[in-house]
Amino acid sequence: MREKTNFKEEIIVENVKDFNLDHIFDCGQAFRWKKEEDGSYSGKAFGKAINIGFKYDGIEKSKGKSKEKSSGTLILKNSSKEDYEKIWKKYLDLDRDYGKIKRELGTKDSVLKEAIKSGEGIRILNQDLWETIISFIISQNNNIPRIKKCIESLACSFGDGISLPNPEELSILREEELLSIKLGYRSKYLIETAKQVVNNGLPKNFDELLELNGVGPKVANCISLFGMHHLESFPIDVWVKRLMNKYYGFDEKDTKGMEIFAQNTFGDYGGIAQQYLFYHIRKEELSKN
DNA sequence: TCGCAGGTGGTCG
DNA sequence: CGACCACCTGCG
Repeated sequence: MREKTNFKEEIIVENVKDFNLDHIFDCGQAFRWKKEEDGSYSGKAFGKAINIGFKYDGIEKSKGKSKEKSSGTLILKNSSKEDYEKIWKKYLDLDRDYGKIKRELGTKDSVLKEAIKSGEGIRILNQDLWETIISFIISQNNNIPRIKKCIESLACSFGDGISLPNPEELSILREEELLSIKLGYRSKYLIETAKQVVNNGLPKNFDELLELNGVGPKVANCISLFGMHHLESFPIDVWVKRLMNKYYGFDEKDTKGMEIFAQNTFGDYGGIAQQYLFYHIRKEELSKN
């Protein structure tokens, strides 16, 4: 990986491996990124708004041949060198060797091996914990376009437009105010959770996550994985239930069995395995329509 | 019209 | 415990 600054507000990072913007931003881990016509993504995190582009080196990674080795160039627009070092490098998890992780996971399970080919450029983002908590409380029993709308409304109406309202700001809102931006029954979860964080501080582990109002096992696992970077966390949602049934023969209600299976099969990288599998099954099912 | 969308909390046996 | 079920909202 080699970094240079083109001009003041554009950062170039060369020789980035195991990286694909669609895989990263369309695997359901983040809700604040929008794909532009040129294939780049514009989004917000840590109080900043930037645009991220990525170009594979040479010919587009063509069929078969050394796909895993394909590297490319990352272009960050509207980011300073300092922000890159301080925020985005870590946010994009650029210091982690995903090639190694993929090789390790691929040997453990043949289904996963196939899934890794579908989403070979996935990375687990290092997102802000508070924003992740809010985002995944909103995500429950909801669909992605509306989740995105809800989060943007929250940032625009009660935050500064980029950041979401902080725990103090959110805790003093009234339920009707959140209902007015169509957060529905999750409104009271958010306010209650904000109060809990104001009183007790941010949660530090899985059990403390479960204490939060509106946070059950699925959402807690998402926050643990995406907001705390606990890579062993294995969120079991409807898609994972579906694939666990389809590929591994689990009863869709047997979440306990799935949990144990994931732990034994994928171990410390359960969360990364989940993302490959999730991306894979979703791509399969969505391509049918 | 009604079920569903990356579930959770409450209630009941 | 585990099985139900209501729940905001918007879309097909």
